[in-house]
Amino acid sequence: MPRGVMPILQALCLSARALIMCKMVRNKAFPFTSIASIRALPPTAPLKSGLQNTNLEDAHEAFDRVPTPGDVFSWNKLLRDYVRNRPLHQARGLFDEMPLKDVVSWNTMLSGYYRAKRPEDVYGCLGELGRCGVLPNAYTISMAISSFLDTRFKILVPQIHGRIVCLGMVSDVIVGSALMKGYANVGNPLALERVFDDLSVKPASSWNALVSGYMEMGHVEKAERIFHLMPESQKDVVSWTCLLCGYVRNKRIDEARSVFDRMSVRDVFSWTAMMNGYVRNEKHEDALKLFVLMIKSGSRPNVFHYSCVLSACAGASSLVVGQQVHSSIIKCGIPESDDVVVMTSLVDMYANCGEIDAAFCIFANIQNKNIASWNAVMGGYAWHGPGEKAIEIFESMVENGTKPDPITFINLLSACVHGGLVEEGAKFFDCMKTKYGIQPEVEHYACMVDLYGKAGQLEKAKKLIEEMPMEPDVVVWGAFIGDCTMHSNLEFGEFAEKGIRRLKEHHPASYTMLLKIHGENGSWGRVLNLKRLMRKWHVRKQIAASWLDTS
DNA sequence: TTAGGGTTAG
Repeated sequence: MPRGVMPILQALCLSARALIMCKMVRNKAFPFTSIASIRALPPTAPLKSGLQNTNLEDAHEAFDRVPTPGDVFSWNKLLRDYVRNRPLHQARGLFDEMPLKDVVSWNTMLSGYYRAKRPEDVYGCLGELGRCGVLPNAYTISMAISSFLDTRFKILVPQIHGRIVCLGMVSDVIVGSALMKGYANVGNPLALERVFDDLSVKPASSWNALVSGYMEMGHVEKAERIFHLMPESQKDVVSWTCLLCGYVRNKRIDEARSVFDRMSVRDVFSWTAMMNGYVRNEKHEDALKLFVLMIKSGSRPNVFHYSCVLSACAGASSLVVGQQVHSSIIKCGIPESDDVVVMTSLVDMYANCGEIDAAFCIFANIQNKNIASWNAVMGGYAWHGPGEKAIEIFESMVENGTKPDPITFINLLSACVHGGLVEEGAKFFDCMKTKYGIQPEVEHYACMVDLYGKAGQLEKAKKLIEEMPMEPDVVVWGAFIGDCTMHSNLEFGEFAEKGIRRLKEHHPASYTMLLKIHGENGSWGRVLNLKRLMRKWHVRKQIAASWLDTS
C-alpha cells in the first residue's frame, strides 16, 4: 500500500458507527446469513407476464386527471411516468391502449426498451412504427442506433443511414452523433468521417463523437489530430474527458494521466474516468492515490468513485483499505443500500480479499439484486469454496427469477474446477446451451478443459480442445499444459506444446510448464530447444511472488 | 412530453 494512503483514509473514514458496521458485517450480524434466508425473499423482479395489472382504469387511478382522448401531450406524459416507474409490460399495456399516439409516444416506448437493454423490442417497435405510417424523428433514430450498439443489430447501422438520407436528416446533430457512434461500433472510419462532414453545424458534441469514435476503433493518432483540429473555443471538460477515456480504452494510461494533469477544469466524470483507467490497467495503488488526491482537492466522492475505488481494493486484495472505504461510505451517508453497483462492488471487494462470509452478508442485504450481484457472490464461492455453495447460490438465483448470463457460467464452471465437481460441471456446460440458450465462449471451454484435466481425464480435455468452434487461446492451452504437468503426462504435453507454439501470445507460464514437463521426463534436448525459443521470443520466466509477509 | 458529448459493479 502506498505511503500516505492509509493515514488519510483513516482520518477521513473512521467513526465509531462505521467501525461497528464493519464488524457487524465481518461477524455476520446482518439479518440474512444463509442461503435459506435468501430463498425466503420475494423475487427481486416481478415475474408477472401479460397485462393483468395494466389497463386504463389502473392508469387513471394513479393520476389526478384523466387525459381526454385527443390530448396526446398528456397521454405521453402518463406513458413517460409508466416507462420510468413501472414494469415495462405495464407501460406497453398503456401504450397499446392509448387512444392517440404520435412520434413522441413511440419514442417514449422506445426509450423504455432502450433503458431496459432490449434491442429486439426496439427493433420490433421500429417495424410497428413504420407500418403505422409514423415518420421517425431525430430522437427515434438516436435511440434505435444507441440500442443496437454492441449487439447483433449493429449490422443495421448502414441501413439506418440510408433511411436518414431519404428522410433528409443527414445534417441533424443528434442523428449525426448517434450515427458516428454506430459506425465506430461497426469499425467503419470512412463512414464515420463522412457523417461528420455532412453535418451543417459542428458543435463540440459532434467533435467529441468523432474523437471518441476514432479512439474506439483504436486509431489513437488520428483521434489526437482531430482533437487538435477542434476549435479551442469549443473544447470543454467533456472534450478533454473524451480524449482521456480514449487513451484509457487503448491502454495508454500515462497519456491519459498527462491529459488529466493538463485539464484546467475537472469534474466528477474526469476524476472517475482517470480512476477507472488505473483500475482497468491494474494500477490499483495509483487509483487509490488518486482517490485520496480527489478528496484532498475538496471533491466529495459519489457512488461512481466508491465503486471504482472498491474495485482497486479488490484488485490489490487490500482488505484493510477496503474496510476503510466501506466505513467511509457508511460515514458519508451514501445511500449504499439503494445503490446496487456500490453494494456489488463491496461484495466483490470482500470476496476478492478472502472475506467470503462478509461478502455474503453484504450480498444478502442488497434489496435490488441484479445478475452482477449474484455473479459477484457466486464468483467468491467459486474461488474460495466450497464449490457446492456456488451451485446453491445459482439455484437460488434461478428460483428468484434472475436469468443467468455467460459470466454466471464462468463462475459456476470455475467452482466445479476448484471443487473437483466433474459431473456437475459437464451438466452445467450442457445446460447453458440447451436450457439457457447461451453459446459457450472460449472462457467456458477453458474451464471445461481445466475441469477434465485436473481430474486426470486428459483424453476428454484434448477431445474438447479439438472440437472447439473457435481457436483455443493462451488460457485454454495454459490450463491444459498445467494439467499435463500436474499428471506428468508427456504424450498430452506434446499435443499442448504444438498448440502453444502456434499462439501469437507467448505467455511465460506456458513455457515454464513445458520446461517442467520435459525436464521431469529427462528430455533435455527439448528443454534446451525451448529455452532457445524463449530467448528468441523474449519470454522470461516470471519472478515468483507471495502475499505472505515473511519479514 | 421523447434523448442528450464524457464516469461505476460481476
